[in-house]
Amino acid sequence: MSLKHTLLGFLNMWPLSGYDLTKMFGATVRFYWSATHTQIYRTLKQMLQEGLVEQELVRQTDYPNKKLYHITDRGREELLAWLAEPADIPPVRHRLLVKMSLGEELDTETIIRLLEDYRKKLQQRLDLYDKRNKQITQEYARSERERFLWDAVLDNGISVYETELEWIDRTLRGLQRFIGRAREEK
Amino acid sequence: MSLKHTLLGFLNMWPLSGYDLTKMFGATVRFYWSATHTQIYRTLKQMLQEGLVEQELVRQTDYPNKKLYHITDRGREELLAWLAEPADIPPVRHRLLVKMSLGEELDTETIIRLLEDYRKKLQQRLDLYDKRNKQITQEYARSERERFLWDAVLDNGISVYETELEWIDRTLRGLQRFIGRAREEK
DNA sequence: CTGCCCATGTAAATGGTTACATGATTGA
DNA sequence: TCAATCATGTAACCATTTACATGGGCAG
Repeated sequence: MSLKHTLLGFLNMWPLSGYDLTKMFGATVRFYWSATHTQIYRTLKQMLQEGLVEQELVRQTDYPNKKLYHITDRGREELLAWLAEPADIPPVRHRLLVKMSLGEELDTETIIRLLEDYRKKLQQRLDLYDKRNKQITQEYARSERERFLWDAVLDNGISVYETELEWIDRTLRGLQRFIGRAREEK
Repeated sequence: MSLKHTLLGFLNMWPLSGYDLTKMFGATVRFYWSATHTQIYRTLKQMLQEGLVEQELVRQTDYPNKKLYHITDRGREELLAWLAEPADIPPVRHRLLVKMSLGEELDTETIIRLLEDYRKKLQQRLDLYDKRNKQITQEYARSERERFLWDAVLDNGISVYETELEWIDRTLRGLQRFIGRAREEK
């Protein structure tokens, strides 16, 4: 599992609470990994049992108390070992492509609607990436090399989504010639 | 879940066994959805209970008996309703990007190794896509439009992986200037 | 006689989503 | 007074992976 290692990676910079980590997954981290608070709390609990992190209870008066997690030496070891291992291509689970490949069951108009809807979502995603882009990577990076790496990560997302946008447009253009024709003769 | 609907999609063409479906997921279907035989058998069982498919036992002498699954009217209904629903952008779970974003913990040389390994895997994946490309889509498509849709699905995969290849090369070039430098001063 | 193809499955663990649940403080 | 933010979590379910398990036929 990578969620464990992603969490270790962040705890390796500063101690953080489950809530802090959840917020990070809502903001920047989701560019390469997604997780909900449920999952984060559960994973932190496991990691505590495995001795990868330690818990510090922080009492607060104006806000609810919180639990800060600190990475341990075991945790750092685990993190470094995992980081150096090669990574596989992520498994593909692309609902739109499933629908396209079964598209003989749909009108051309419906297929176009699916593509246009997906196009809108891609556009929204790209807007999100662009906005954060310059700010976060420039401000918080601890070195020139880290800034470069963070930019590269964003670059990956942007390039892939832009490629999909172009693919959508290409596919929409190609579909034009099927408009109006009935749902193919059997 | 889309596995259910993917299976319905194929059973909508011809009756198939769990084994047949597993083979398809090992060959073409994995271009947009991945699944193991464990999952396929279990999902078929559920679908049977939900009345989306029916089972036909086929006795064979030279080979083990098999169970052919036929789609029902309920199944066809479910499939069509699902197909017309808009699809979301798949959640991102990209291990290489996690590693890159935590890359401050690694030597530049190790990061380069990770990228080069990923590059090789991308190349292999692309070879796979290209080989099947012309054959399958041309031979089995039941209409010009279906052929177009299948090509579009492959086109999506190829474009995205080629984009990642270019991204890798760009990133490798950019990393050159960090080679040799120690793992940044704290 | 070794290993692959046919064909089915179960068990156990891990991973992920959705809904439920609480309760104080702060700002519009 | 309404909604959002802070901060924690549980319960139930759904999805996925890995390993275990069986056993005949066929080709090299």
